[in-house]
Amino acid sequence: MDVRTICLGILTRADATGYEIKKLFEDGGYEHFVEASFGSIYPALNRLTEEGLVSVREEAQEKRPDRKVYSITPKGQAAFVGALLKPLPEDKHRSPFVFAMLFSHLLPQDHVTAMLDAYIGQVEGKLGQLVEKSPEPETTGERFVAGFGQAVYVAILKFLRTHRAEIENAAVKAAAE
Amino acid sequence: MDVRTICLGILTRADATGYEIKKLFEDGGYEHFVEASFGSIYPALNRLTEEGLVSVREEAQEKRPDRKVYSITPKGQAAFVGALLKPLPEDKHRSPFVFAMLFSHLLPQDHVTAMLDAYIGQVEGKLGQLVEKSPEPETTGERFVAGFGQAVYVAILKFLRTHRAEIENAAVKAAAE
DNA sequence: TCGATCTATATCGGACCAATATAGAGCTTG
DNA sequence: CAAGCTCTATATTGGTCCGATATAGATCGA
Repeated sequence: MDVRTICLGILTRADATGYEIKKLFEDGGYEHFVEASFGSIYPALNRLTEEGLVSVREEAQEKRPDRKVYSITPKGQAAFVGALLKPLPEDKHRSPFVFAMLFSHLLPQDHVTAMLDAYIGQVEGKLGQLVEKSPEPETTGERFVAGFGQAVYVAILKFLRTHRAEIENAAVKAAAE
Repeated sequence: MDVRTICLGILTRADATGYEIKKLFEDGGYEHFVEASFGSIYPALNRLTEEGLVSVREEAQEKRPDRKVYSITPKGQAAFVGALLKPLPEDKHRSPFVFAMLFSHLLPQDHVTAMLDAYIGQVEGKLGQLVEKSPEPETTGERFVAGFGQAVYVAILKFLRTHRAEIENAAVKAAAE
């Protein structure tokens, strides 16, 4: 799922500047399952404009850099739907934390404990973000995605709370440090 | 978590060639939470060798390309543990499927159904791989990681089975196509 | 008033992936 | 038994993408 397709998707919801798209990636209900940086968003929007999949209107602001507000065109709509109709790339769940747990026997026990606490805190934070932030009348899709995320985070927390002792005991006892 | 660190981790378990490391990424219990391609593994191993973190022995084989078997050095061990003691990068769960579900209202209903079926099949496959493939006497870490993966996959399947109707009903009815 | 934070665009180096090239061994299947 | 596929094994390349950085005025709190 490349950045261009993701930008198109976001623009089906509402017009936006590159900056606003980036904010949606961080804090707009999109943050859990997709991501992109400025370094790919701006070039993507330029190319989409060249290809006629989006249009720009430049809003010159007083004493501010111009806002370039992007809108999706009918051609862009069609291209986006076309992309969703093709087989999608598989999920990628990349977790440095989980990988590190494979090597807990090389680490001092308090550090493994600290890693677990930090990770659990992180997941709790993301879960909280999902649970609390639903004042807006969401679409079915948004509700579904939020539910999906919650299910995953809850399962992770449950697993960690019931199994953390095992991995902590496998770590290097304090004496070794 | 860069490819060099991950390669070091794998080499703490056993000596391996670049090819074998790649296989472990695909099918060795590492596949669910880390990944790397040949295009990054080979350069990574070269650089690790230059830096003295791994060593190579070239096993010339009859009528076969040389096997370059890599071993981690004490310096490499220390570097690896050092990397695990620093704050780890956060998890990234990138899911084109979940993103697509945000746009189910733009898609024909049978296609949404097909996407759900395909995705569920994928997750079932990964879960099966985790459940079945544990004949070897695993380490605590391996058991923990496998359990973690199972917990996530089970939660996803449960959520999809209980909530798929909602998103299917939001899709474009057959008439529209 | 000083610094931090926010809006807003943009670029660059480097990391990384997907595809491809090479090449012989072994296995399958018609 | 030959053709084709898969497996072992290394390596490179084009292109995508991230992370950091630059710029610059506005706003806001200490």
